[in-house]
Amino acid sequence: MYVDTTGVMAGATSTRIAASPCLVCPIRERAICAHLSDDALRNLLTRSRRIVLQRGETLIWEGDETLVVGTVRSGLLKLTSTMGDGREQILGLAFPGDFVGRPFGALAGSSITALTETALCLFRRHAFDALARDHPELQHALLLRTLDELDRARRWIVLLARKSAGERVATFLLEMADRAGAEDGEPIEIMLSRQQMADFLGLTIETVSRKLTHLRQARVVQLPDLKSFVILSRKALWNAAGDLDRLAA
Amino acid sequence: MYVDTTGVMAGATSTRIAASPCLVCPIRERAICAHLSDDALRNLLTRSRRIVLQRGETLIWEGDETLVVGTVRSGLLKLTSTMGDGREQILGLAFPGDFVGRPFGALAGSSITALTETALCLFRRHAFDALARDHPELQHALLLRTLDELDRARRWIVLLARKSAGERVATFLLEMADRAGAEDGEPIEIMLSRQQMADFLGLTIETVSRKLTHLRQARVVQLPDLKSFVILSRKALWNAAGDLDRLAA
DNA sequence: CGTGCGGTTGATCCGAGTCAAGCCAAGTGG
DNA sequence: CCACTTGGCTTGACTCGGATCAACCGCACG
Repeated sequence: MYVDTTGVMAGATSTRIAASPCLVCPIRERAICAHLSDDALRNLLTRSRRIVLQRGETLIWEGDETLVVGTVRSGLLKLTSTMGDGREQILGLAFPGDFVGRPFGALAGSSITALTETALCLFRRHAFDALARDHPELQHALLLRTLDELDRARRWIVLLARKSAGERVATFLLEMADRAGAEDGEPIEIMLSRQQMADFLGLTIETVSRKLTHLRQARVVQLPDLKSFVILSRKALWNAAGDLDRLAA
Repeated sequence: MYVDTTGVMAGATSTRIAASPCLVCPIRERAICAHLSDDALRNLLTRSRRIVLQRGETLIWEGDETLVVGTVRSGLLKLTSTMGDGREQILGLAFPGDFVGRPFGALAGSSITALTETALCLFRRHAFDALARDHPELQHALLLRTLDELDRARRWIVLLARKSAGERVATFLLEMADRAGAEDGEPIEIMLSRQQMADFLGLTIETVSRKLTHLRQARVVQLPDLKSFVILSRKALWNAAGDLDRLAA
């Protein structure tokens, strides 16, 4: 992990210079900063530092006190919980624009680890907490995100409690396609290894492999290489995901 | 469902009278109202109405627009999602003091139904949304609750993805014991039927029944009747729940 | 040219689901 | 008061889906 200090410390000297890294920020519009007042944004920026995690590096460990929170600028993180016997469950993924870390004091409920090289904009948690209390619009933005995350986690509960292995894999592919916003026929990158997919879906690596093979044999998807796929029939994939009823909606 | 209007409409006439139902509120200290300023509390109260749901009555349907949000005064609610084939998954329970409903516009991700006779303090969602925007402390309280709910949902993800049937049942009993705050040896009420436990744990009714029998035969718990249990060995129950490592913590 | 790693495929096993029967307590009606 | 029904729960026999164990493939890299 290295710290990218370009322009950050300059924040104290000039408002215009301070705001400049945000102006070129790749996720400026999607991040939690998007709806902040200029004042709040400057305030946040002067307390931020940008870092880059290498693949496999862990930002926060499950059970530790949360020292930092932040926004993902690029790359991909996983949120995981590990059971006593060592098996890990991926609780969620953090894409560019997502907020990570647990503000307001509770111990971290999950470890946060880079799956690819990942750039973040970090804030010390105490500073962020204080800033959130002073800036209702920041708190509001955080609340909206947290409510969405809760909805997403609950949808995952249904998947894990009630869906078969084949349905889980199909659902995963659809989610990746949604996130990527790709059309049918164009390749979509799977940023996870088979093991990580298994950890995400509550399955084993062998079952994931088999179910992918089945979808390929059924001509629902193509698998040009290990890290990408192409949807041949979105309808068939919805069907395989067990959500055909929701297709209407 | 009937509306209890005692003292509610009086709120418009006198501050002192308006606040009175809150003063005798059984969950005054635990509810979201607890940390509000007098001003915000009065404001909230004048926009509230108290209702009682009978067992089985549904407050909000999955997929509908959320018209009301509120606080549980007494009783027990379930949050559920139903799959295309009709099987339902319980996503969570709402105890007295808990906040229910999805503020800020998204469609309801789950149905909310009374498991026992349940009293609530309700607010029209739009009024609540507006009030939350004007009262940062209300929004802050809501954010803390939502963050806790998210942590809880993610722990449930681990349970559903990785725990065996026996571990799930043991974990459930421990959670009920925690919620009830009961000592070992004193009976704890199970407010759910076997079917509801199964819906909560992602199992079938038969499996729940068998695993409870095993715990009884192993002298870990007593089951004096269908709706209550007694913990004989908390340590053994932690062990059965697969969380023995966390006992140290 | 081996060696290691991630992935696939096959054979077998096991835990939880399914199907079916029976138990028990609480109605209900003759 | 007793026979009958009903609904929730338990128990047993069997099935099946996904885990486990093991062999193998293909590619990157020393």
